[in-house]
Amino acid sequence: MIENLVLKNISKHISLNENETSYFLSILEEKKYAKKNIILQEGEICRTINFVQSGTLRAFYRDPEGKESTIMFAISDWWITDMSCFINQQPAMLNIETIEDSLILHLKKEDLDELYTKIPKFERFFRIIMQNAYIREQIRVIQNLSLSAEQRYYIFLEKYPQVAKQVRQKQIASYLGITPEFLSMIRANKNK
Amino acid sequence: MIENLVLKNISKHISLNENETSYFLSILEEKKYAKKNIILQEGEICRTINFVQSGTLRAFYRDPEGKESTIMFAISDWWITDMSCFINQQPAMLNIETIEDSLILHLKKEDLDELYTKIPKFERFFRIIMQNAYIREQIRVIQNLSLSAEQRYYIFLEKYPQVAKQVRQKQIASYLGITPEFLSMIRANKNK
DNA sequence: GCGTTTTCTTAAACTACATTATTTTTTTAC
DNA sequence: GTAAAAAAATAATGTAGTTTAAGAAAACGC
Repeated sequence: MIENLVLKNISKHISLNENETSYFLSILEEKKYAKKNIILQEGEICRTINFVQSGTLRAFYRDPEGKESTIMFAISDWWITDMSCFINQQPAMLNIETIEDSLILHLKKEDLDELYTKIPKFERFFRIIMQNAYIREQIRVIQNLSLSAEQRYYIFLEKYPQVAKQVRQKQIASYLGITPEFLSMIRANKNK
Repeated sequence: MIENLVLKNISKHISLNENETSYFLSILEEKKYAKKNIILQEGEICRTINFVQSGTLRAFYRDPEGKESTIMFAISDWWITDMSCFINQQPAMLNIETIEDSLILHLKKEDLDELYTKIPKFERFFRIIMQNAYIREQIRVIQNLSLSAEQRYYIFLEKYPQVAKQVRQKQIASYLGITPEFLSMIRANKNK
C-alpha cells in the first residue's frame, strides 16, 4: 500500500488511531514526478512540506552569479521543504528538484496548521523532526568550520552512502562547498 | 521579578494558566555565573537546556589541535545547549562558557520529558523553538557555502549588533570560520 | 594604578581551493 | 546504437584565506 511508508515514518515517534490515520492521509496529496523536475522554484511561495515516498530530491540555492550550493538531499522516508519560506509562506530562496523519478506526498501549510489543532500529537512529531533537522545542520556547521574539504568528503560518503551513489559528483561538490574540479583532485589523491 | 523574562519568552508561542506557570517555574533551576565560567564542558554529559535571563554565552567546538569554532552566541532571552548531546544524554562535543556575568535558568532533560506529558502545549513551544533554530542554521549553511568571509562579517554585524559589541573579535572570527588576522584585514579594508 | 597577559594590527610567505582550458568518459535523446 | 550533450579528469595559473612573527593597543589581576 502506498501510504505505508509515511505511516511508518510517523509511527517512529507517535501512534495514531484509525480516525486520526485516515484524517492525516486525507490531507496528503500524492504526486508523481519524472526525474529532473522542479518541484519548488525560487521566488514561488513555498506552500507544502514534502515527504519522499520514493526517489531522490535535491534542495539548492542559486546565487546571483548562477553558482549552485546544495543545501540537502532527500531520499525515501525523508521530509524536505524550504523551511524558512514554508513557515512564513514567503517566496522560496531554494529550488527543489527531483534527481530520480519520485513519488512525493505534499502537506499544505494550512492543513498542517489545522492538523496541529485537531491532533496535537503532531506537535510532538514535528518537534522531533525539527529537532533532528536542527542537530543535523548544527553538526554540518561544525564540520564546515573545522574540517578540510577532503575530510568532509569522506564523512559524507560514510554518512550518506546511498545518496553518494545516486547523485552526480558536481552535486556532491556543491554540497561540500567546493568545485567539481577540486573534488576530482581529492578523489585522485586517495590512491597515494 | 526574576521569572518574568522566561514567561514572556514562553508566551510568545503558548499561553499558560496559573497552575501550569507555577509547575513550569518549579522545574527551572536558577544559577548565577561570573564571566569566563564554563557551564558545559566537552565530554561531560549535557543534562540541561539553558535559558539566558541575562548575560552572554558562547558555545564552541575545540578540535584535536585546539582550534576553536564558535557555534553560537546566546544573549538575554535565548535558549542554548549542545542539542545533539542533550537529546541523547551523551558526552558533549561542545563547550559553553559565559562571556559576561550571567543569570541562567537550567531545565533538566528528565524534567522536560515530564513537562511534555504533563503540559503538552510545551511540545508546541519547543516545536517552534526547534523550527526557528533549524531555519537559522540552514541559512548559516547557505551563507557559509555561498558568500565570502567579508560578506559574512557584514551580515553578522547587521544581524547581531548586540553580540558584536560584547564579544572579542577573535570570537567573531571563529564564528565566521576565519582567523583573527584575516578579520583584522577585512576591517582595515572597509575604508578603502 | 601598574605590570602582565591577552587581543588586535600589519605584513610577508605560504597553502587550500578556485578558475580557466583541454581532453576523456559517461549520460542522454532519438 | 549512435550522435550530441553533460560530466569528470587533468593540469596550469590565480586568489581568498592561513601561518608566522613582531609591535601596538586593550583588558586583566592584584
